[in-house]
Amino acid sequence: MKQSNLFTKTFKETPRDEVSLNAQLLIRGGFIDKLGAGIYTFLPLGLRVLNKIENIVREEMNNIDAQELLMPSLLPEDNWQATKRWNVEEMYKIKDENLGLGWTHEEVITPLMKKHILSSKDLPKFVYQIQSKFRNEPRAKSGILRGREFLMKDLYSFHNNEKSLDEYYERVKKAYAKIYERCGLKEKTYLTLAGGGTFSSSSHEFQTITPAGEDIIYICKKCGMAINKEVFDKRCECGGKEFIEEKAIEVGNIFKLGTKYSEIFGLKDEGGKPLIMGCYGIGISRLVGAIVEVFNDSKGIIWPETVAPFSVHLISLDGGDSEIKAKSDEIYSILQNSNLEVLYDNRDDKTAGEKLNDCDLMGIPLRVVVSKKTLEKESVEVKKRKEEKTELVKIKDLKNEI
RNA sequence: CGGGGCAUAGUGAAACGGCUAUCACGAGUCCUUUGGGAGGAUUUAUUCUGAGUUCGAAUCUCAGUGCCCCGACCA
Repeated sequence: MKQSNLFTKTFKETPRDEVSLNAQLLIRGGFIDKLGAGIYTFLPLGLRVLNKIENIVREEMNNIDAQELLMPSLLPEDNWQATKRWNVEEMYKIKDENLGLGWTHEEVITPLMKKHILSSKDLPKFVYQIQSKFRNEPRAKSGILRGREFLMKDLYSFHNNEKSLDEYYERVKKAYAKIYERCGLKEKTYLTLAGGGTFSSSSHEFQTITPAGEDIIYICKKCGMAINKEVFDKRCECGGKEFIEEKAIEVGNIFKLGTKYSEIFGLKDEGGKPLIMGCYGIGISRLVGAIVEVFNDSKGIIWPETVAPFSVHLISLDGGDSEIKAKSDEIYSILQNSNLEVLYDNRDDKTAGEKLNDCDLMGIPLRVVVSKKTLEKESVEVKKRKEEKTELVKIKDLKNEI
């Protein structure tokens, strides 16, 4: 994509009302725009990142036999009265209508499955969606880490025995670990024992270590699993008694729901036994923020390759010279023909400093600079965002070297 | 929801109750520039909304709205 066509601009100064690092960098780089507290637009660059993560999540869900569907966000009151969750403060309600906005979907999926799971032969089943959720946070904060509208993947599983649920729960655990690994967060993300909240007796979270996090976790030195402060009693399941305390942000949560919702909605097997359910969530837009919080330096964002909006940032330092421009265009074609996603800074009215600073701010993993200097050696300069060193690569070798 | 703070151009800031609301960056036009945010000329505002005090309000008072932070809360 030619940067001259990109409608968003970068900003030199941070917005006065954003203290949160993820929001500051994402706004300055032109990835997101704030509309209100906890309400953000994903601009073209930000949307590309969001889509990358969404696709990673989708692939891993499909790998554990989950099927994607899309439920409505607009929800009729009845089912929520049934579960006594109509009057919870998280729920946005539409004035003068018996409708609310979705913040979780047990009330939709459970009655839905009743029409399709008619006997044990239909079990187990796993369904998920990727959808905007609405949650009336008493205090939205930390940029896109805690929004009032956010993108979430929610998966629900249905079983007729505990063993089946336990097996699937373990599969989801592995799939989640894979997702964080693919997002570059493996070293910073811990499986964490957590409280069940209002949903079940116990659950697991995936927590990514960052000072921007809202939770405190204790990582067991012996087994490497973590325990959320809420349920921490100074010893680990493995027997370990030494812990490292860290601040962390919850990037995923898995629950064994049991039969609570299947009982309320009468989702039963042929013997009349209520089905056992599990539910599993990942905040996809929150992941974008968590990644920025983990991967940045004083100049800007440093995207992991798997989620970066583009893989190569090509910068033409042509100084208006038409020959250098032509050569840059040529290199743009070469890179594109190598099936790379290239952002091409072909802007005419920017100084070298502006282009290079924008490049660092946007955080695309690989920078390729074309200038008079490099062309004298029939080369381009290649630099990784996360490294300081640069190297010259001959244009004829470019295809193989990148 | 308790406590605290803030609201002035696209962004960031300045302005004692008093002159035409100032500056930087950005953006537009013209010219000169191009390896780390370059220079000159020129253009760029209903001071969040409503009421009040006053000869006079960006500035003081009241109400509202919005935003940020701490806490409580939190699939």
